[in-house]
Amino acid sequence: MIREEVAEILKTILGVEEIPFNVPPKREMGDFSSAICLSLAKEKRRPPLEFAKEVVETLKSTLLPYILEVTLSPPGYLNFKVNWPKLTEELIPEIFEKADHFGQPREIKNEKVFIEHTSVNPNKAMHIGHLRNSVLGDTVARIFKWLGYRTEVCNYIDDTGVQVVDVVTALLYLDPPFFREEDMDIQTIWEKVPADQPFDYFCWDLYARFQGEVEIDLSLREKREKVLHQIESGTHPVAFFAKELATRIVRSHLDTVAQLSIYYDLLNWESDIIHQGFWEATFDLLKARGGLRLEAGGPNQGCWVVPFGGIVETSEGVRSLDKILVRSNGSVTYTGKDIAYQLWKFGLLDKDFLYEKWGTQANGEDLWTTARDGQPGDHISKQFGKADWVINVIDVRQSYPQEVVRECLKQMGFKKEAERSIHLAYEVVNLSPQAARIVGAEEKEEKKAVAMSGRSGTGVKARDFIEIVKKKVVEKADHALEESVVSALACAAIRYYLLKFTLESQIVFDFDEALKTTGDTGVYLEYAHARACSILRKAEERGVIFGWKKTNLPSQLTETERDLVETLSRFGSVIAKTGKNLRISQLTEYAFDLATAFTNFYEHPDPGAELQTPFIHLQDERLRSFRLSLVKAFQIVMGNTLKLMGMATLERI
RNA sequence: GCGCCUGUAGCUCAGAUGGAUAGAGCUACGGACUUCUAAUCCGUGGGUCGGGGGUUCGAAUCCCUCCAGGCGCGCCA
Repeated sequence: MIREEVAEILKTILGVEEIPFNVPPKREMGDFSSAICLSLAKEKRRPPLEFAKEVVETLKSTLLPYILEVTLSPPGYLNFKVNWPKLTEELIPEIFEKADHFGQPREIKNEKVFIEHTSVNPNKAMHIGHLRNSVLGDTVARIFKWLGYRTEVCNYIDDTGVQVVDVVTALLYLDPPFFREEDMDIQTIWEKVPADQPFDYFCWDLYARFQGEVEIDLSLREKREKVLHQIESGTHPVAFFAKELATRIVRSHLDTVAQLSIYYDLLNWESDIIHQGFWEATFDLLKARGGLRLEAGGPNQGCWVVPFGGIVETSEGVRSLDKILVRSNGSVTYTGKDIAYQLWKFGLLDKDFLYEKWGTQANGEDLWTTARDGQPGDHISKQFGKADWVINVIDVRQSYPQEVVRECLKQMGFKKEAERSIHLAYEVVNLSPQAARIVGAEEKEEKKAVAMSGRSGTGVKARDFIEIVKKKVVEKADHALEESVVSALACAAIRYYLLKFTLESQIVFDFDEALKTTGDTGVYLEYAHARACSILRKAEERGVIFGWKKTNLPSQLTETERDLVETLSRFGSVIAKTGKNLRISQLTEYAFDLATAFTNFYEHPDPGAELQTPFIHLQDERLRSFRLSLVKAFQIVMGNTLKLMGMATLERI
């Protein structure tokens, strides 16, 4: 808030786009500083010190809000001293007044951001790697909503992919009674499913087992091939069976992520993309708008391709870099379908899904789903798709296919949409050797990290992890906790753990690391918030009334008061910045800074003094009132920060 | 072969657009609860920012090169 305003003034004085700020090595020098004159001096061919002197003179004649003094230190840094009491005088009432909306941009953006996340194959239980995706996507959605965008959160369900086919085949043909097409009621197959185990867990094992069996048993491969076609037909009983299976798994996925306060607006089913003829429309569009070519010869003879790099010769022979969208047998590739889907997201396709309500979620919001016999888009209260921005949350391994989709959009002439197609790429979650051992993965060679794999059944299942964290939370508490508090703390711990890494950092999942409840963790944040709530509650119980009064403001703030005020003032710009660069870990970093600033203020409101007096016991009524106001302000801003990260705002722990 | 990412304290990680003396948390050791919540706080210890070159007033950050690790590049999805 202060820096932005100073930046604006400097921009007009210096005529530059960006003003970088940093913190001086010593506080006495200033509260923040800028080296802008140093970098500009070179351009202007002037001695930096002399140039900076001029700038300081100009600044002195300008009215700077909240700035007490501008000084100069060699070789040309501008140092700014903030008038903290003046800033506090403006900031605290603003926080009180705006409360939940403090820091939010005033204007409502008339743009819609479409965020797709989770998108787990509906054939087995989720694992912790999937949770990283969901938590990131959910947090991004919360940030954009906060920033005033319309958002639509969508979970893509690939119900026709090979993964579902495998589990369906396994269920039909691995154990007796086997499926007999002619005379069998499909219900007998469902009766094979054990009742004493969650269905997604059952499928987790079944899928892994099938991978092993299909390697040896050739007849299983034929059966799988048959099942694939039956599912693709859309009308065969097996197709309905597959849809039912996927639906049951999706339900368990939704239940799982709901434990981390993750909800959606829409479920998009791959089968509906196919049935609604999205690809055919896209194919026509591609042909009409160019970029697509039918290969008459070469390695890709008979295929429709998007020219990407032509033919190259490598050590392994001749290869084509062009992207095949339609195979020589006429079938469409995954990328082709993905392009169609991306076009729909932007409303560029003359096709739409049919929709129906799926149900009401625990957050009170309706969840919709695409459906084969649903309502047309213009008959329902919601409008899906037609976004201005599309954010696909997918792990980094999909970077190339995502780049292809973007490139194809560009080649079709949808340049703006291509630019607004954002792939939020994050690194995968692997298991530490210790974690791998615990989940029973057999590794021949000793590796630093073990990849999770649905195929081999290696992974920490999401719900197992949540339960383990809950147990740990209960264990660590020195008093009995309510069930809702346990859940909220587990949610905060897990979300924080998955958010605090930078996107390009691989998480090597380790139980000891992930189960921490002290220090830089979600529990610490919740604790700080609850502590603030307790102070305010206790103050009220004791009849200590306080309110914001300008006259209560001390002429000078203590160090910890000042740090807290400074951190509070940064809130709005941190969120704006995070929305801009999508470096989500900046949000967790800020949350930790804020909680730490408060805790320091709480522990040492008078740094250096022999005795620290609890706020509510202060004799000086004005100081007491002022400090309690700071607690209140913290409680509001910390609450906002927690909500943005999808964490509860616990009032007591 | 081509491309992308990573390498920072014993461990796990922050350090966006180059800035002044590189920061947290965990671990270890030593302290602080009759108190507004000790899941906290204070102190001590801990670093050739993978190696080497370069760019410049200034490099963990930019360029080159080498080393180590991960990932991607299919008429798979």
